[in-house]
Amino acid sequence: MKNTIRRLPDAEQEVMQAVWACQPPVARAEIEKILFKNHPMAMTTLLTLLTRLCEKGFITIEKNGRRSYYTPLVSQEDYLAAQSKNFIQKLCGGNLSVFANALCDSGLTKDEIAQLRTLLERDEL
Amino acid sequence: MKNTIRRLPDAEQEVMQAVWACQPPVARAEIEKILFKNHPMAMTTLLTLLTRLCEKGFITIEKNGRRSYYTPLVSQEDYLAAQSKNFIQKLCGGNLSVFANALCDSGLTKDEIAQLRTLLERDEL
DNA sequence: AAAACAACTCTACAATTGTAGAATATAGTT
DNA sequence: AACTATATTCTACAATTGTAGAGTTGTTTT
Repeated sequence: MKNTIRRLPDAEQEVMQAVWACQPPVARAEIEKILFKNHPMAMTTLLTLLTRLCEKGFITIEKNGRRSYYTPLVSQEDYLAAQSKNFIQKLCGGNLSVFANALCDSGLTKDEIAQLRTLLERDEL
Repeated sequence: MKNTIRRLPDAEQEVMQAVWACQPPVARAEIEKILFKNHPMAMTTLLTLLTRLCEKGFITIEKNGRRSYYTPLVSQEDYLAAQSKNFIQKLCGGNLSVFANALCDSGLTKDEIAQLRTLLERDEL
């Protein structure tokens, strides 16, 4: 778990999430299929973003003939952990009370908050 | 609590946090003093960022002679709530279990996790 | 093998972001 | 009033981001 994981720009992040949602190594078509739901884009746009993700060290690209296959180098878990840390530290100034308030105002229902507490408890062990 | 609060770019966000940390309306010098600790920048850079924050509707600028005074239009609470929501929805796909795991891997100690749980409990009421 | 197709890389370009010097305006000082 | 110090606005510019057409290369079809 590298702790120098930079925050990706929105478009790249969305592509990265589609990559994470697939069995690696994954072909472009698969990724495209997932993205089509939320964030349709030209095929070449997707390919550009995949290239940038590769340059940033988030994925590898293996070529087989004219086909390319994409594999994550940074796991979703590590990325989310790094972003969570950044959120708490940078945005909330490391103050858990501020963070807790933000969560409670974020539109989660009481049930969801309770559920979150339980999940945190389980992970505590 | 407007729910169309866009995510600010890093530099602007840092300035915004300094503004929130002051009693409004606040003068540039105050903001500068706070920023100096974490993120020193040329005075004109700060003024540029304040102008951009105004254009984006995050603050107002009132002039008095040659002096300007800055007042937040978006509260820190609302901003944090919006960002939290975005984090859970966009990054974690709305899955609280994913979110909880991210928090547990984010470098918080067991004690801090426990503390967070307590804070969430209190806010539940 | 020529044509048609499919997948990827190159090139491009506008908008945004990070940064700050030059120019302008205002207030204080002599 | 002229001079100086100071605060803000204008202008500028490189890097990044979002987006996609043009070109290239490998594959399949006729």
